[in-house]
Amino acid sequence: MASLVIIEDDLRVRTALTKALEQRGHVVMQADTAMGGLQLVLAHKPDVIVLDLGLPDLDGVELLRMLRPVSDAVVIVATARVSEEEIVRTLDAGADDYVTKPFSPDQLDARIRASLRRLGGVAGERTRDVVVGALRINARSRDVSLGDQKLELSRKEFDLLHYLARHEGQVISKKVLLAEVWHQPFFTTDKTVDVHVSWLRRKLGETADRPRYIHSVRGVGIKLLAPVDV
Amino acid sequence: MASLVIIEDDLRVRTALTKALEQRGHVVMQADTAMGGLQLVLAHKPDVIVLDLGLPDLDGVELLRMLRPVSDAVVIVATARVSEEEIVRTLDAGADDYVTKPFSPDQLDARIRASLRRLGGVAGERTRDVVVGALRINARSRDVSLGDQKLELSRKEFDLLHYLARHEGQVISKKVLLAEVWHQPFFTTDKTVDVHVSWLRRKLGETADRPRYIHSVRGVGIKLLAPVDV
DNA sequence: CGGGGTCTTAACGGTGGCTTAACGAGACAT
DNA sequence: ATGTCTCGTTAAGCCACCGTTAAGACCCCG
Repeated sequence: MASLVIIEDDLRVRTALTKALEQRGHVVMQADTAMGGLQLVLAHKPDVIVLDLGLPDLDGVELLRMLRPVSDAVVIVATARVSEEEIVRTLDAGADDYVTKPFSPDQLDARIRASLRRLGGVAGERTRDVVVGALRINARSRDVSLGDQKLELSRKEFDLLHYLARHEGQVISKKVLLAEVWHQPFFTTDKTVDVHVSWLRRKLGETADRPRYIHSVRGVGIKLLAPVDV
Repeated sequence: MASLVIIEDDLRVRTALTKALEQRGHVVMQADTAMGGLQLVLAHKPDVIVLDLGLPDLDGVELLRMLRPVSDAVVIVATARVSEEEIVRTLDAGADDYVTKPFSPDQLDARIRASLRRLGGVAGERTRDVVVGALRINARSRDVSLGDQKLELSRKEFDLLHYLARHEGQVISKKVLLAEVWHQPFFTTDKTVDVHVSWLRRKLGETADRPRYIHSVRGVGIKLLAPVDV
């Protein structure tokens, strides 16, 4: 059982989904526009958002970007668009799952339950603030400060740092990073991680041969640590 | 009773398996993609993973390689592929068991229970911290300290020491070490082990003729012990 | 439709780690 | 005593991995 918001402009699809999901024990709220959906989400803080792309007033990806900072909900994108590129862009924008129409209510329900279970043990993980040494990461506003200095990080840089910080001290393999941060372990290479790490280190004011926060463990992965020195 | 993750893209197979295994008292989580499966595993650290090959987003063997360093779960591969070569490749990549479809839920359950028995209730082998004498090994951060001194170990050195430490007091043959630490019992030679042991001893501050932690047992293998002297 | 920002990929240099080879020393059997 | 086998250690070469810069593609904004 979960509370969810469906944002979908096609009336027939919307009511059919609503009915099917209610039958399965969920509490369902509906919106037929992006703005209406946003209001519902803000007002009710649902567990799950089922989002159609191709809304009349706003691109779904746009809405995703607006949603992400204000909601911790699992976002499942349901759409007819099937291009590989589109899927990547959408997942990259923060969607948790992607279903292509047509799909059965059963499948959607399964994905909803899977998503919830996924978050079950670690609720709020995505919006958790983390402090490591002088490094302070605010997940909702997505800003980072080192000591009293604000850092300007790009999206991937932030996500990467945030993930490492949430697993402080643990060595994380690049494969896992690609899966967890990039959501795409297959068509991207480990090199991508290296480059972002390099940029992060520069912004953190450290170098690879004198690491303070970001430590490479050769052949294994990366870990983030509070610096031992002052 | 065990907690398990099923990674299988065919909805019908997946739900059937889930239902059957839940009836037998297991806690089952489902994923239909490699990515989703990885997330589930990371979040919930299940005891067993049932893995279908031929997933849509990533080859099962690839996923296995990603899974192995982050999870101690028993991996049971369930697939329609039957080629001898495929089986070898899969087991070699870290799978614990291999079932070919079609199979009955009873058979799968039996294998799950067998695997768990094999594991002997020793949870978290691969990510377990170990202390032997003054030697402290942190598996997740891959740090090793001897007394109050940090040791800088390479990957193989760490893996070797960690394995020996997890089997403190047991004599381990080089063949077993090559299989368990090197994952390649055939194309590497025992000599390789000798060399790594030698390096380890140097870093541990001991020599072969005055061993403190690492003891060779001629013709049999290696064992690690807490030193008897001060 | 340009211009800034961001991400990915390619290229290159450097080096660290792994394996193999070689040599020596004991241990064990004959 | 002698040859064989195992083990310890060092040195050498090769390969994989890492760090970094630059270039190109893409997106996003006015």
